[in-house]
Amino acid sequence: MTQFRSGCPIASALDIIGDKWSLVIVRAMVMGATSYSDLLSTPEKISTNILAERLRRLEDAGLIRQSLPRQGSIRGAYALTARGAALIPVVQELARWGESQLPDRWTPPDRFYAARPGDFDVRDGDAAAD
Amino acid sequence: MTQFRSGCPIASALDIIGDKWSLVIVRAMVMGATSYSDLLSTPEKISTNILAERLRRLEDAGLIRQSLPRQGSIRGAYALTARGAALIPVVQELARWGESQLPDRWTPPDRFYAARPGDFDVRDGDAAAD
DNA sequence: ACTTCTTACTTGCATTTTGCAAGTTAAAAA
DNA sequence: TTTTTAACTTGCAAAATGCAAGTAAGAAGT
Repeated sequence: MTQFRSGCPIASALDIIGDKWSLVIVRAMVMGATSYSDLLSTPEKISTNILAERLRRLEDAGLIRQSLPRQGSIRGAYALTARGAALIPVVQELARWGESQLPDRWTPPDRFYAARPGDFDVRDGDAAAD
Repeated sequence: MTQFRSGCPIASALDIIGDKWSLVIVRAMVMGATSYSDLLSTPEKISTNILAERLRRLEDAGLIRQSLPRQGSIRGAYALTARGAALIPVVQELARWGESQLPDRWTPPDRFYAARPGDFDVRDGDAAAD
C-alpha cells in the first residue's frame, strides 16, 4: 500500500486491514496459528492465493513477520509483530460486537479475550545464533 | 448478505463490515453526519455509487435506518440503530490503533473517544406525532 | 412562473479484488 | 524412490470498487 485516503486513523487503518480476511488471519494467529497450513485450516476456508497475497501485504505493512527458517525447513513460522499484536483489542471488540449483535455466533474461548498485545512479539532474532 | 462464512463472531462481523467504507460511514455518523451529502463530504471522497450501495447494505443489516421524511422532504435523515451504535467501541479501538501504529495520523477530537453507544438510537418515531 | 441549484441518487464502464481450481517445487515420510 | 505434505503460483471467472456522467424532485432565486 502506497498511500492513505486521508489522515484519519480509522480510514488509514482500513486502508491496511479493511477487507474480509486480514483480521481473520490475525484472529487465527492470536489463537496460535503459525504456519501457512494452520491458516488454511481455519473454518472460513480461505483460498490459497488470497492467503499468500494477504500474508505478503500484512508482512509489508509490518503486522506479521516470518522468522528465519530453521535447519532443513524452507520457510519460517509466521508471527505477529508488536504492530500486529496491537490489533488484538480491535479483534476482541469485533468479537464482542459479533457475539452480542449477530444471531447464534460461537462464543470464543476465554483465552481469546484474555490475550494481550504484550504476549506476542517475543522478539527473537539476533540472540542465540548458535 | 445471506450467510456467514463460519460461526465465528469476528468472521461474521467482517462479512457485514469487512470492507474499506462501512466503518468510515459509521465514524462519520458518530461525528454527526446524518445526510447523504454529509457523508459525501468526508475527506475520504467516497463515490456516490459506493455510498448509495453501502447505505443500502448497512440498512439491510440493521446498522442504520432512515427516519421517515419530514414535510416537503423526500428522504429522511440517516441515523445509527442500536446495533450500529454498538460498533462505536470497535471504531474507537481502530482509531487508537491507527493513531499509535501509523505515522502522522490525525488526532480525533475528544468527543469521538467520548461517544458511547447509548448516546445514539434515541428511539424517536411514534411519539410527538403532532 | 420559470430557470437554476442542491440533494439524493442511478447508470455505464474500466480497473481491481476475490474466489475457485489446478499446477509447481521442495522437503519429509513410507 | 515413489508418495505425501507444505507452501505456494498461475489462470480465469465473478464480484467489488472507482470515476464520470446522467436523472428526478424539491428549494431557491428572479
